[in-house]
Amino acid sequence: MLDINIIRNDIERVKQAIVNKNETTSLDSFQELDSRRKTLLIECDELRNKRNVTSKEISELRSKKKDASELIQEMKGVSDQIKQLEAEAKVLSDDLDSLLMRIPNIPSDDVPVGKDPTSNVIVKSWGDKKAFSFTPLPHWELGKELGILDFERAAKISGAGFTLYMGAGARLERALCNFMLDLHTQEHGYIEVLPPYLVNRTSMTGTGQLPKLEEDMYRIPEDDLFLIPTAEVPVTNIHANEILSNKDLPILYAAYTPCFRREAGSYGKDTRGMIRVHQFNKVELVKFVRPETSYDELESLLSVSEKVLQLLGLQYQVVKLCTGDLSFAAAKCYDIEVWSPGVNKFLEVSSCSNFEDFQARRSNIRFRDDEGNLRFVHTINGSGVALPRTMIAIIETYQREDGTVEIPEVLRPYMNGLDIIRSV
RNA sequence: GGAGGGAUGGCUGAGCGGUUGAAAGCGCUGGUCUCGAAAACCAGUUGGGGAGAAAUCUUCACGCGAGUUCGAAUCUCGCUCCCUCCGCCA
Repeated sequence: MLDINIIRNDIERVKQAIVNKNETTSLDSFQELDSRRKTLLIECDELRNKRNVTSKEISELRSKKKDASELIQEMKGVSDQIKQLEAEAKVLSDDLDSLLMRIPNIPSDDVPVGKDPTSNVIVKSWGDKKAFSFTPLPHWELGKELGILDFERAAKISGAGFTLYMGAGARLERALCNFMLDLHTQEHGYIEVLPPYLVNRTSMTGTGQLPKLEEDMYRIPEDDLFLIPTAEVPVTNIHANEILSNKDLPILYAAYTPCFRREAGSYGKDTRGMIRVHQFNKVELVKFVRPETSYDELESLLSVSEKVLQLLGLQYQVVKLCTGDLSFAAAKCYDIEVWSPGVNKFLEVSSCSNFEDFQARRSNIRFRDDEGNLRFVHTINGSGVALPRTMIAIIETYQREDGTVEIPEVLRPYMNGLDIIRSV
């Protein structure tokens, strides 16, 4: 949620941000709603004041055993009037709130303006393209031959877009998870958290997934709970409605969770293998930081996420997203894309975003600064990193001509010493 | 699922329907005292909205939402969450 004063004082800037983000929210009704609401509230305030003052008078008259029936009679009317005005104001407030909740965050000044991913900017390329003496296979072929990935059976169990990991494949997934968590908690100072995977509507709204993306969520209607699309949702909401101590900032959390996405509207895209699936695991990094430091903290979050791929020896690039590719809540975002030699594409494994105070305002996460003022924190998050696509890159990058796959050095301790995945 | 109890400020915990935005204690902040500290004493210490340059004024909020009333933390109803016991289950 934006500071309403930004909309009041510089509505053109907000309108431009909406256009640049390819959003369609209309601000036409804003000024009317805002001013009518304000007028009503002022009127309400005056009447309430009258009621408060008169009630006190009535109380005094009563204690002196004097008659107060005339005042009581008058106040009856006032109370009815207040009730009516309050009801009107509530409608306006609800409308205004729902409008505010649909206004996206404003992109940071250094974000390139653009309609679609073609305007994204590659800001870094790491690692060399691995030279193969043979044509590298895609992971779905390698995985099937090795017996570690079974998409047919996953489809039998659940449908298209699910993965069944078997044997060394399942073990590799677990190894990756442990490797990443250990790295972030032991080397980068993140606190490990294991949050709920089902969250309520308030949490989902706090981080900005709702109201816009309801169609993309798996929802449990009986309880109005949602399966998390990312650990960002439960982890950011850990501190909802809290006032954090300045000396505790920054707060760094790393969470390993499954993520559930309906992927509505992406049917027919990336259908083979596990490039795009409805359920996947991910290690998510979430930071709560002082506003002055948030852009530095974004860079450091990016670099610890990159570290994962560097240690795994995977080629990747970092892309700065243009305005049109930026998510609803983000002010700035870097995608990390790992190279997949078999699919012959870069695959996004992390989006490292600074939300500034957008989420903090929605979730009401504040801190007291050195001057004693209450301010909203800035929130930052990114994956460190998403597992299936990382596994794709590992399998495809480390494949050998005989169809076996070498396990990266850093993962071997987590694989009980296994160094090669062979067909069983 | 059944029965009962509860939800008040950073914490503990009072609170007859009418100066209770809220006692008291703890904590925290500032001050006095001290070479310094502790103790003691004094003062301050919730948040949101509106008006104002400011001092300040005003309004809302005692889990959430409705209701009764001139007036609700206090009464009624619904919901949520927490605790205890019983049942069921990992």
